[in-house]
Amino acid sequence: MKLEAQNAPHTESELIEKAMQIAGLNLTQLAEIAGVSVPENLTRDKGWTGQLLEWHLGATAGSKPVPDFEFLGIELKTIPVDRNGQPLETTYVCVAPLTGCSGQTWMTSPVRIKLNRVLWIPVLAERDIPVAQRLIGYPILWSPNPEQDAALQADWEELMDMIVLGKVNQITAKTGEYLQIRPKAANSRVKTTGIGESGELIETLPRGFYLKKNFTKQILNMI
DNA sequence: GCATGATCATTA
DNA sequence: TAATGATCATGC
Repeated sequence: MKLEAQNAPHTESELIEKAMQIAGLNLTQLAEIAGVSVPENLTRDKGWTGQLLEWHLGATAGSKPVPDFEFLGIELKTIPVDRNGQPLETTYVCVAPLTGCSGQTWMTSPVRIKLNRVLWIPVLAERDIPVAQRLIGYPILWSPNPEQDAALQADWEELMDMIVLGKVNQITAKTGEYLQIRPKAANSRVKTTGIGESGELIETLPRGFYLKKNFTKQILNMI
């Protein structure tokens, strides 16, 4: 999908307004407006919905490591939900640093910065609904409350401790209550540098931070 | 390889 | 059947 950027929103209310305007539309309607075709399935187009929404809302960052709405400091996340508004998938946050992170703190961590302010766009996307018929839901502009921030911090610190102490290969998706670390790579043969059990550098699978469904569920149900 | 956007598909 | 581990596309 090749899309030239639309006009970026100048204010938060302008962004919300745009998001409200596309709520209730299906992906066929959005694709027509954008001038792209709808894929049969998302197997080879896993980021398609997200990129389509970025276009409609005028996100500017592209593949740069900055918020989608840089000027507003807002990150855009589409989230697949079932008919009851419950999340169907975990939510990718950012890459998990595996080296050079011994002095990092939660307050300045990429995870916290990414999640500081997020515009969530639910998409009714049960697997048996054809991509073309999936519906856009109402937007939720969210920032973590103190309890959520503390919960994420606890998981983040547990996970980062393991990375720093050379236990990256002992981390599984079960580690962490709300924040987890899972592979984030083209395939399982991809390697990056990490810290081994004796403090040496090792080759290991690149990982990313993800929000578990039990966390995003809270956000979606807080409306 | 890493950063963007995530969902797929096998396993437990 | 939900969750974990694996995977897909794209740009630089």
